[in-house]
Amino acid sequence: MSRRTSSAAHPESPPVRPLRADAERNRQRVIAAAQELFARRGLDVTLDDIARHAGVGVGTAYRRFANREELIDAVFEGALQHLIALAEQALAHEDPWEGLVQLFLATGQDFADDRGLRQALLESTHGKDRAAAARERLTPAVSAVITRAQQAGQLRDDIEPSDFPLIQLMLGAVTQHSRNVAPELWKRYLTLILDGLRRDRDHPTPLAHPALDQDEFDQTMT
Amino acid sequence: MSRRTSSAAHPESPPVRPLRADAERNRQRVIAAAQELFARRGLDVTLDDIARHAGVGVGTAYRRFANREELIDAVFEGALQHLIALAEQALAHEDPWEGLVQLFLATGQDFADDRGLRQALLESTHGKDRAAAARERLTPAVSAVITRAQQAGQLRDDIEPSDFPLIQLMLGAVTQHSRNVAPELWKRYLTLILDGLRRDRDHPTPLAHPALDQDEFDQTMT
DNA sequence: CACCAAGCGGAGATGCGATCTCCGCTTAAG
DNA sequence: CTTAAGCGGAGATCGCATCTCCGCTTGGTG
Repeated sequence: MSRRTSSAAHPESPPVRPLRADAERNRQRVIAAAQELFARRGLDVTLDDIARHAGVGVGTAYRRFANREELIDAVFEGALQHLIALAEQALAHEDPWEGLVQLFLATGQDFADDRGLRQALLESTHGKDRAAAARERLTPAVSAVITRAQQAGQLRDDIEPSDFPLIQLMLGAVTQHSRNVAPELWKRYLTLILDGLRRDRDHPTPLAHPALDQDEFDQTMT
Repeated sequence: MSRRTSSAAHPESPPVRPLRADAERNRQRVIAAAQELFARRGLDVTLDDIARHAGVGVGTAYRRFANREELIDAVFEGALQHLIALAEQALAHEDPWEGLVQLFLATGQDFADDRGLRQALLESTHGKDRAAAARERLTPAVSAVITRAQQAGQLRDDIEPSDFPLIQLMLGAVTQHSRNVAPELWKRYLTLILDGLRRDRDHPTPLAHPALDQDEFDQTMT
């Protein structure tokens, strides 16, 4: 966690004056509250909500973060770094295919745990620029994992790096709908997709999650 | 209330009710405009928009359709019947696997062509009841197609009927994001998923659509 | 053709919910 | 103790969708 976002970001303060202790404390509270609410309810939560959750007045929230964008940036830098670390770990895995599987699983889990992250990175609605910048930082490591699995003859050759985020997008759609009923259902479909991604296979891989039963299904789809 | 929609199971049968000629004409215009706007821009379009598109006053729209629900029902009955017909055609296909593939393709195309249909049937946001009722009418035929493909030893056994709509949901997510750039991209991922669904396969099936190039990718994901 | 109720248009009333400001009060810091 | 930084949160403002109301138009009938 960084202290002040950056030195050259505020229009109202040429010299960077340190915040008063209580002010800095409140600032952190707001970020923490935003993190939690973004994760649980998405990027559309109101600043009023975040402020209330943080236990500060609305005015305080608006004083520190002129707009919602600043707040989102402050919150998601950490999540982005985590994703990058995951890709590098995947690349370090001894087996290329298993590394790819790990990457799908770990990334999918991050997205499953954080609705705001899904929106920021996978959905177009909230800020094109941030998503583009984030993906630019992620692409190299992800591409390397994919290429390595192809060179090992384990991943089909007609897959490209751009397929990775689109597959995550598909899984995110499942997560989004089943989150309250079967939060790990996305793993079922990931297994299916992985069986499609494998270059050769004679038997289906056991699915990672059972199908929804009637009740779960109704709750998920309605 | 005693209009035609209430007891009408058939959209084509006006059960004797005096509606002045110009009124009936306007009613049809509103339905046509709604169909087009729902398909293109989703179920959230305002009734004002629909009225303007239909070339009638807002008052006229509200006079015929007390609420948006009535209008949606009037518009989607036809689409639903088409989906049911598709499932029955799939069941009539001589090869069970090919029948299933056809069902995925044809249904996916309907969804790709109609954003409103995706929202009404796949997303929870707009009216649980309609979606549930629609799925109830669809399930029997879809289940039959799936079961038949499994009995023929072509579809893996651990798939269940509830997987069908969830796979369509995933494809719908791709469609939603790529619609302006590569409207058929969803077929790429359908091929992948089908390769995962097949019971046995030694070689990957050629993908139905090329991966996005850099420009297309940027436009899709941002 | 004459008549009139059915129908029409669309401005605007209503409601809702988010954003952001303002100012009197509180408190950290020197 | 002094004082300016900071606080809270009511409420002003804005935007936007829903739905109504009423004076005018028109189809259908005798």
